[in-house]
Amino acid sequence: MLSRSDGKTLWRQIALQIEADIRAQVLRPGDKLPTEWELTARFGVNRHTVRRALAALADSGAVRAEQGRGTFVQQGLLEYPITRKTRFSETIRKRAQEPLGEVLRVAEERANGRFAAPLEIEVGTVVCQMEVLRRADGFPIAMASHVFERARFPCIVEDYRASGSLTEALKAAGVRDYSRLQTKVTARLPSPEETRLLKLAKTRPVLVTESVDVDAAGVPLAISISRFPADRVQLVFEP
Amino acid sequence: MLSRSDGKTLWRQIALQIEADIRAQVLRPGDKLPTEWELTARFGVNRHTVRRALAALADSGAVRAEQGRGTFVQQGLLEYPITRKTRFSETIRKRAQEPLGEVLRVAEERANGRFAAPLEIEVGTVVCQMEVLRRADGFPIAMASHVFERARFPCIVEDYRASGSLTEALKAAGVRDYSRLQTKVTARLPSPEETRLLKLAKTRPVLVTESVDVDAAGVPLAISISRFPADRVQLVFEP
DNA sequence: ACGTATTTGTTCGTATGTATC
DNA sequence: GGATACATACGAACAAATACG
Repeated sequence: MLSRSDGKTLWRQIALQIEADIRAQVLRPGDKLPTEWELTARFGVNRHTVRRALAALADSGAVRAEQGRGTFVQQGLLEYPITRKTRFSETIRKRAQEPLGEVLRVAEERANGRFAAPLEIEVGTVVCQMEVLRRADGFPIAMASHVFERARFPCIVEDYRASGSLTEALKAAGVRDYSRLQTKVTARLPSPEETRLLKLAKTRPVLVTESVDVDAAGVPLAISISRFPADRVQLVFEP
Repeated sequence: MLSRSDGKTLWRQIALQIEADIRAQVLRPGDKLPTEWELTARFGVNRHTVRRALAALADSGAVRAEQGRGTFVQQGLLEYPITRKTRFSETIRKRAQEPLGEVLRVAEERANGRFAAPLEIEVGTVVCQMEVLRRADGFPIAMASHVFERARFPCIVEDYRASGSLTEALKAAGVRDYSRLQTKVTARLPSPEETRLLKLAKTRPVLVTESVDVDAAGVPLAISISRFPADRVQLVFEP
């Protein structure tokens, strides 16, 4: 398998071989690589040599080592562009994947200051909070909460359930166009529900974005709070 | 302290009192509140009643409860705006704080594809990687790695050490103006060094931004990789 | 690596006052 | 007044996360 006399170092040959396995989908994103000891046996080299190869792969971003767990093939990062006109469905379709939004639950509550201010409504106005799970080809990409004034969008939940798309649901409510005003980004550890639905280890953070959608006239329509698994998604802002 | 007959519910009175303590700076951002049991003793009510008050405060964002640790007065989030012209020093000065960048270490290495491509240089070109800790009024706000071609900016490290500002150091190298092309955002758990220097619990994630700075003609100058403590900093993108 | 103590989170059950029909 | 629903308040126990030796 390895040649000790072709000018290439052993660790480089090992790294190339593992890289080839990844490209050939023998090892798939998220898979655990064999343990360092197993690789040592398989290639007939010292553990240091294996570690040198793994370090090179980790450096190039192909794998990620986690102390005590193992080494894993790095997920191809979904680069999620965020612009004034970000639409989840379009973003996913551009990657030749099939987007789908599933409504997890709907809650009605009275708006506190946190929601009332950006929506420019009175504190105490009844708002509707719709929790959705967004998938691409069935794979969970994000959870999102959409908060809007109930009186203004009474049917949006049914429309969303029917189409699986916020853009479509807003269109049904008469909103021809909307855009994203501002996006705040932070990160935290996932809730138990998020670990379950996003298929995330509980030590892996989620990226949290909070944004306000406004119509063409600048009137606030909805607040969206999205949570992305930070391992698999990279947000890309282009001003 | 509490009145059981003035029309206001007990839990609301408790919440108001704690809120007053926070406003009066008796309890300061980051401080741990008394435990629920201490509060039950102090107010002479059931634990449920205390929890109801704390839940209201947590809902309004005044405090944050952490299972097993306690309940803490929420830090005022530093809203860090990211635009084409983001300058750390200016951002901090606008908040009437004093910015300072401290060079932690400098490494020279040959660029691999990850750096060479965005900098538009050949793989193998010697680049300089400068690691800095950025503070506002002495308090750590971010760690950053700045990567640039050594041959193009041979003196930037000394200039940065002298001024504590990247803008100033670039100006000394003849760059009058520069802007941020694109920003990629992700999150992960902090390295041991990051937990130490950013004064972060090891379970609290860091926000990682990666951006390319270009000069007025669009020529890449440097790559910046910044790490912000996610529970103290919120990135704000306005397109 | 493991047990213990501390602290918040959750879920039972019970009682009381208030508003509504 | 009586029946009902709802929010408030109290009691007890257990679960889960964390800190610490």
